[in-house]
Amino acid sequence: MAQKPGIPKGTRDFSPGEVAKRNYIISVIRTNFELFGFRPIETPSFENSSTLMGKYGEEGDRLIFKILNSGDFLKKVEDSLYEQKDSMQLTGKISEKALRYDLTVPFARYVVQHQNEIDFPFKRYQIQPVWRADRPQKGRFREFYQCDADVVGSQSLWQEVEFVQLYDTVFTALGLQGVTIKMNNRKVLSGIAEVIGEKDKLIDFTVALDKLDKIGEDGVKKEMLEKGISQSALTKVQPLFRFEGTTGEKLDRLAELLDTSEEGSKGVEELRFICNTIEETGLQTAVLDLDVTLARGLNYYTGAIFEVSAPGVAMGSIGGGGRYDDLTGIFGLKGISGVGISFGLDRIYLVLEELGLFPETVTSSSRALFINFGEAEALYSVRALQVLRKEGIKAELYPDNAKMKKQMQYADKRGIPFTVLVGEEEMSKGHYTLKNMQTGEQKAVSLAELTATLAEQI
RNA sequence: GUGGUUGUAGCUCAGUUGGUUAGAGCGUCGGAUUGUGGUUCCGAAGGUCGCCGGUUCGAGACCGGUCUUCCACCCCA
Repeated sequence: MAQKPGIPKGTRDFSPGEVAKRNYIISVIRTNFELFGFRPIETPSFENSSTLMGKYGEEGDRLIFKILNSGDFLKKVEDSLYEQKDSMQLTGKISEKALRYDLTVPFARYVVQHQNEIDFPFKRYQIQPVWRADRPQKGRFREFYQCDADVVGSQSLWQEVEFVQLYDTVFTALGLQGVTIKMNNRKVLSGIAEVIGEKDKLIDFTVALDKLDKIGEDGVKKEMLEKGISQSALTKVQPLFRFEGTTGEKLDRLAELLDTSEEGSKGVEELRFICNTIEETGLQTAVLDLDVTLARGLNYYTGAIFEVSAPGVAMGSIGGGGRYDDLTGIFGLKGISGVGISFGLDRIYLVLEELGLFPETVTSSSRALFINFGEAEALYSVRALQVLRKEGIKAELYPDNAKMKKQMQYADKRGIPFTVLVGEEEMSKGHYTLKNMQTGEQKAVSLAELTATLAEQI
């Protein structure tokens, strides 16, 4: 019995038109990564579980796709453990590999393993799919692409400046104007938690603070109280709930608030340097926005935190990143600081689609279709095709001597701009009838003229 | 992982309080039209009504389960 085919939820097929658009985005990102001095690497789609587990917090562990061991994996499990039905415990016994959850942790693993071949600072980019066992929503998939650029081996804040410029350059090149690059600093968040006397509740505090624009001031306060943060602490953070003004004003007020925190003050200075430098150099179309409530990002960030959102589209972030001082430390290489950013290919696609920003020219159909009138005519056409293809012109012959209507429709539907008609008359005169499918106009041309016309850019 | 929502032709969707043979538009295929596509006209094909079970004389419709879709939370690109 034939089974109805399907694909797992949260995954997608990509048809030729979609692949052309995805490739367009990827090529813009890749071109600019290289323009900024990054070089590509690739890592396996699955890693040892021990490499990934525990690096993304409790929630992250749950969302990692585990790969079942091969063979009779239950044989090795002790009866007592099996009967406990403790999934966490059991998982470790029956699964030793897992699908890549992001590109940053595998990169840290790569750096540690290849430390002797790498010249620091090492700038790499990586464009590969990642997998998350999440529940799908709009713009949220279980298989999606990340495009990452990271630098390891330099603590210089000039890298942060470069990454802001890189975001600006890529989104400008994609025609997506006015993206907001939100920036914050983990040291500032730590400093705030410190000065309000809730240092041990940093994560709860920042997660709640991050929801300000979503659930409002009262919602945030409610959540903080629920998490055991004191009323007096809330009073101290009150200024953050209405934190407006110019970037300079924000920085000054932040500096004042964090005056007694060494770490917090350092964070403010870092932010000040980046903001001032960007102010100096300017951005093409993006807007850099200092946002003290930005707390997202993985729990390995230690300095700058970035998040990019598209203008006027209901979509989660289309990019994110930050500085992580000791990511390689967990794999045994201390003292290497890294910073990087990520572009969410699939969400950028949805945004460009929604805003109609894909250029007309991305679809990759042929320039011309030769109509097939029979064997002798087809041979004549194939000779011309050889010439055209040598010139790099995409062209094809309709494979069957089908009715002309069918052949013309085929060209029309695929958006092929020209058809070439070769029948007895053309063959005897040694020329070609070239038809422009858009205007309907057609004329007899020589092979040289045919080549020249088809080579012209639209 | 929690709560809700959706599923009928390739696509978008109708389908009355449960009642004969489940419809439309678009698309596909054929013809009008054997060297001219888009427009028009005529005709045809295409469905285990997501899947499994239950209630009923009778289920596309009601009930349970399951999968899927989308949404909110959680979290994130």
